[in-house]
Amino acid sequence: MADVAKLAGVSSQTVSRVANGQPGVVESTREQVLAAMRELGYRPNSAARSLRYGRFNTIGVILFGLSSTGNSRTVEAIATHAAAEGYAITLIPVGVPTQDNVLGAFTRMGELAVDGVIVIIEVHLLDATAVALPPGVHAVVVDSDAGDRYPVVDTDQADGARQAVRHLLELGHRTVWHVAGPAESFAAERRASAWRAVLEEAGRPVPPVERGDWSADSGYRAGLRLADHPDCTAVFAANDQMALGVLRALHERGRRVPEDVSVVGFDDIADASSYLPPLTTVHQDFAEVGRRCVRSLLDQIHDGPAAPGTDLVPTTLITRASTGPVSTARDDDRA
Amino acid sequence: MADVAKLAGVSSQTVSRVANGQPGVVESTREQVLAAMRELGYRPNSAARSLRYGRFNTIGVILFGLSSTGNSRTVEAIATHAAAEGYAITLIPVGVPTQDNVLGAFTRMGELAVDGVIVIIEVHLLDATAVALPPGVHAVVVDSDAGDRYPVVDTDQADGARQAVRHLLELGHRTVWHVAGPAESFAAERRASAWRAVLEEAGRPVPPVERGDWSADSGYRAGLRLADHPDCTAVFAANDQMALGVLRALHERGRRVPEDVSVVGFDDIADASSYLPPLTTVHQDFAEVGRRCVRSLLDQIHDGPAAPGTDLVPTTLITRASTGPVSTARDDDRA
DNA sequence: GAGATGGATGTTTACGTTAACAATTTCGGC
DNA sequence: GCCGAAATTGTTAACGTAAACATCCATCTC
Repeated sequence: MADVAKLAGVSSQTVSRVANGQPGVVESTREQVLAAMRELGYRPNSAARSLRYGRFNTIGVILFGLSSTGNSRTVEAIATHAAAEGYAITLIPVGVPTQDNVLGAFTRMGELAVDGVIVIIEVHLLDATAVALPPGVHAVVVDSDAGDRYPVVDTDQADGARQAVRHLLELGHRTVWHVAGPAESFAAERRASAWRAVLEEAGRPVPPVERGDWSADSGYRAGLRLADHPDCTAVFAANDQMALGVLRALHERGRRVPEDVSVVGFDDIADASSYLPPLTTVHQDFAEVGRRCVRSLLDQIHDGPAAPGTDLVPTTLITRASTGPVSTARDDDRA
Repeated sequence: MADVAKLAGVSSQTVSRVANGQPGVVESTREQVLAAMRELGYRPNSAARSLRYGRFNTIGVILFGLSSTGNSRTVEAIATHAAAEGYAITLIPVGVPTQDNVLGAFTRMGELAVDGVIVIIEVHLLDATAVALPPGVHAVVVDSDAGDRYPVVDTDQADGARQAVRHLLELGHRTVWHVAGPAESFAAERRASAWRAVLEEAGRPVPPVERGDWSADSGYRAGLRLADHPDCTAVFAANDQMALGVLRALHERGRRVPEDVSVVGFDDIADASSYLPPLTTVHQDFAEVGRRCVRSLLDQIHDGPAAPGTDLVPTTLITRASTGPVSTARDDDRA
C-alpha cells in the first residue's frame, strides 16, 4: 500500500480511501491511485484488515465429512447464504470421530480465523467427552440435542418419521418394520423413536429394529433379513440410500414392491425418484436448514449471544410408486 | 496477550514464547503464564499472526456447488489432506455460473485470506470470458483444459471412457450408445470423445449422442429414447446417476438388463453397487484427486510457482451385474 | 574472585490497515 | 481581497503478534 501511495504521489490513507470506495477523494486523485494499484498489482491484505476491524467475515463449519448427502447439501446451503451476506466458509473436518479429534477441532476453533461456528456433528460425542466449544465462541449446532446449551437448527426428524409410518398404516399395513441408522446418530434415534411411538399409539406390534450405517449396502443386508419375514409388508428406512438397498434385497428375494412390500425412505435425495420403483420418501429441506443456521449465527455475531433452543424445519412426505395398499391375497398373486 | 503478561508478571514476549511452545522459558514461569491464560480465557488472534507471518495457512476452493458427488468427495479429500498439513479450507461458492459471478469470485479471491486456490469449475467459462485469477495467486485447477496456464489435476476421463466402451465391445456388442453429460462440461466432452474414438478405431457405427445434465432424471429421459431403438444393446452413461435413470427407463420399457441391454456408468458412487442390477462402472478416485491438488498447491506455496501441466489420476473399471454378453437370440428369449 | 559463558527474560520494532484528528487547499460571499 | 466554511489530503496511533536484539543473572572456569 505504501508503494501504491508513493507511485500515485499520495498518502497511504488516501489509497485506503480509494480501496474502500469512501467519499472525499477527488476524481483525478482517485484515477491516479487506481492506476498505481493496477500497475503494482495491489491487493489489500485481509489479515491486516481483520486485525484492524476485529472480525474475519468468515464462518467455520465443523463436520465429520461431506460424504453424506445431507451434510454436503447443508454445507452448500450454508456457503451460499453466507456468501450472500459477505461471509466466507471455513471447513474444519474432523476425520475419525474420536474424542481427541473432536476436542482438537474445538480447540483449534478458538484460534481459527472465524467469527462463529456451525457444528454439524453428532453431538453424542460432545456429551460423552464433556467437550465444549471455547467459551465466548458464537455457535449454532445442527442435528443434535444440544438445545439446552446452543441454538440448534434441525430437520423435524420426528414429524417426518411420523408421516412416513402413518402413511403406511393408512394404506392398511398391520405394522411397519424399520431399518434404522447408526445408534450414535441423533437423527437416527429420533426417527426410530417416532416410528415406535406411532406404532404404540396405534396399538400395533413393534417389530425388532434392523440397524444400518446409512449406506445402501447396509440397507441391502437389512433388507435380506426383512425379506425372510413373510409378514413384513411395510418398511420404513431411515434414509433413501438404505431404502435403495432394501429395494434391491426385496427384488432379489422375489418380493415385489409395492405389491408385496411397501418401502418408504427419508431425505428425498435427487436419485430417489429414479429408483426401481421410484421411492416414496420424506423430503428434507436441507437448504432451509442451512439458511437458518447462517441467519441464526449472524444474528449472534451482530447482536450478541442467542438463547439456546431448537428450531425445527418441517418435512413433507413425497408419495411415489414404492408404497401401495396392502395386498389381501398376497400369496395367490405371487403364484 | 498484554493482559496475560500483566497477570503472570512477565512480558508479552514471554507469553508469546509459551503460546508457541518455544524453548528458553523456565518451567515455573511457563506454569504461571499458562495459569494466566486459562484464567483470562486467552486465545491467540490469528489475524495478527497471519499479518506477522504473511501467510494464512488456508486454501481457498472455488466451486459451483457441492451437489455433484464428484465435487463433494473431492472437496472432502482436499479438506482432509489440507487439515493434515495444518491448512484450513475456505469455500468460495459461485452460485449461478454466470460470467459476472465467476469474475466476482476470482476478484474476491485476491482479497481473501488464502495462500492459494483450488478451482473446481468447468473452465469453459474462464476461456469464454477471458477471466483469469489475479496474477501471483497460487492455483491448481481440477477438471479443465487450463493445462497450459495452470497445473491441472484430473481424473483420466478419456482412459476411463475407453475402458467402459471396450468392455462392452468385448462382450460382443456391435456398438455402444452414449448418454453424455452437459456440453459445457469438460469431463463430459472428454468421455464423449473417447467413446467416439474407440468406436471409430474399431470400425463400429457411431450412434447419435443422447445428452443429459448428470441427473438421474435426465438419464431417465435419455433412456426412454434409447429404449425405442431395438438395436441398442449397450449403453455407456457418462455418470452413475444418469445410468440409474437409464436402468429405470429400460425397466419400464421391458428391456432387461443385462440380458437385453448392458449399461455402464462412470464414477462408482457408493450406491452404484445397490442399483438394480448392480452397476458396472468406471471407478474414479476422488480422494486421490484431492490429495494431489493439495500436494501440488502446497508445493507451489512453499517452493514458488509450478509449471503448468496436467496430472491424470487413473481409473478402474468395476464389473458388476449390469453388463453381459450380447444375447444372440434376443427376441426369442423375451417371448 | 574476576571474567567468560550461556540461559532466561525484557524491549523495540514491524507486519498492513484504517479511525481519528490535523493540516492544507479551494471556493463562495461580502 | 479577505474570511470562513467545506472539501480534500496528510499524520499519528493502534489493532495483536513475534523476530531481532538487548539486558540481566546464575554458573562455571582458571
